[in-house]
Amino acid sequence: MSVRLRFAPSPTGELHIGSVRTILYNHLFARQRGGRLILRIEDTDQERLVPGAVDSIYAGLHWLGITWDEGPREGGPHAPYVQSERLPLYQKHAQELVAKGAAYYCFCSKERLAELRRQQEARHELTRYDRHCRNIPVAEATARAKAESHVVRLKVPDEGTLSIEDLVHGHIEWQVNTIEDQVLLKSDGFPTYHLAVVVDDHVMGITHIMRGEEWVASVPKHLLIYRAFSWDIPPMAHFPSVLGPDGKKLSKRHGATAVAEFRKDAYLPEALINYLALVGWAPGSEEEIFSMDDLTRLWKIEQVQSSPGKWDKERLDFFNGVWIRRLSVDELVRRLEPFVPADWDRETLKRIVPHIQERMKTLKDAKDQIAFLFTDDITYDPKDLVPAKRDPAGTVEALAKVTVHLRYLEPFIATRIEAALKAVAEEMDWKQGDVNKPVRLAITGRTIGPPLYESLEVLGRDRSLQRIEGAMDALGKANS
RNA sequence: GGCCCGGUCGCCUAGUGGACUAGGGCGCUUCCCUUUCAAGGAAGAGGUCAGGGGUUCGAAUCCCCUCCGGGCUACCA
Repeated sequence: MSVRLRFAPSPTGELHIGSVRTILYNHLFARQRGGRLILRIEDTDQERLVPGAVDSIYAGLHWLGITWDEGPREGGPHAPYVQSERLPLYQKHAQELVAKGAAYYCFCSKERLAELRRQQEARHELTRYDRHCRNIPVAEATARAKAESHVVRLKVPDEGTLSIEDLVHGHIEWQVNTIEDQVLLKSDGFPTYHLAVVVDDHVMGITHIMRGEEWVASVPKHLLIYRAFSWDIPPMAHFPSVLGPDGKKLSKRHGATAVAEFRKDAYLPEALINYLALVGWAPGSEEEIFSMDDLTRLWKIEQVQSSPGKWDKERLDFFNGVWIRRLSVDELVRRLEPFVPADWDRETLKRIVPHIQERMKTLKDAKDQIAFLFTDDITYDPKDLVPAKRDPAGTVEALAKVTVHLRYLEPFIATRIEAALKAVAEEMDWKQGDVNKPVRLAITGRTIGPPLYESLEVLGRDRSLQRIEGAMDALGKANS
């Protein structure tokens, strides 16, 4: 039988980078076994819904190259894939649980619950539901439930132990008496997470449950529900969290956390996937540059770490650089599109890109490095034209020689330009760097940038000469 | 507080009783290359494997205790 996995985000905001890692692992597991992947929207908390969240989940996942087979917009044999559209299913199952004696109606008001909690806290007791409604006779409770506001609660047995063999953590065990009579169906008729996951995972034929570690604590409640329905319990894997650099929950304080932000910040999806896969998993070999296909082939759930990892932006940046360098020039130009002004000439862009490819950490870095080709507004302090231990007059002389050599150079290409500037250095008896420094500043307005000779070539003879002469003027004035 | 999960260089990690004088990558330092910056190459610093007890001829690897960190403890997911 082929595997069926699901990822089940809540539409409560932007897609978090930590959830992406979980989704990635689900994806890899399903894909490497030729299984099916299901996207299910868990929107059972009506108060936390954020408009547009589903759109951003779709956008983020598509951008990352994560694919799935069944979902709200794709449809599938178990539609609908949005929990708020499946309410009758959960209500029916809640009633069944009551009928089986595995759950009960509870009529306690929120006020009573709050007061109960307050008293328990005052007495330093465990704060949990006191089972006040647990022993109302079923007939009476059923009758009241028709007219009164109520919830359905799980009837947790008094004793016993529950356990799973987690795919990443191994054996985990709980004493049943540490578990609360959890609400399963809320008074608004919506299920809580606990009821909804169990019902949907079963009904949708999910064969492996893989989710974040924050869910382990609720596993025993789920186990009780499975047991009450006599359903098979799928194997589970709980992936460790991705924490902030300080060991706390990864949040906005630590920088970007939403997939959309990384896209906006000019990261490559390949890099993000590669980096993320390696937080919590390692292949055991010394390779670490992996595409989605590589990962699908190599990733093994047995190798997933059980300890949490920390977010390391420096390392992400490194992977981003690696993936930028792997792109073809044409592809790089395409990826640069959103990060470069629309009116910049694409032919020029294409000519300079090979020379900045290995100088970028993110796609955003390109713009500043090559702006000099697309504007004639170059500014700098003329004093900076003069190399260390040289003087303004000498610098003017050197620049003059440069203009002489470049004026009739044919063809005006990098190799010839290089020879010309070398000749100048020789004539001046200067280090090459001393000749190149003022030229670079003159034509780019910056002290660092793409290789000089190629920069001059792409800039073209006329604009190059103009700028160098401009520099000579500026120096002359500053000097007189 | 209770219940769970975890703890190998600053960070990601390899390691599953002997090849470990604990390996790789990021970051850092130095050097080489060199027209700047990168990229690339080379070298280096950095770890009492959280601490303490065991078990064993032998432990990062198995057991116990302690400490530290994280998650959960809602009519949130």
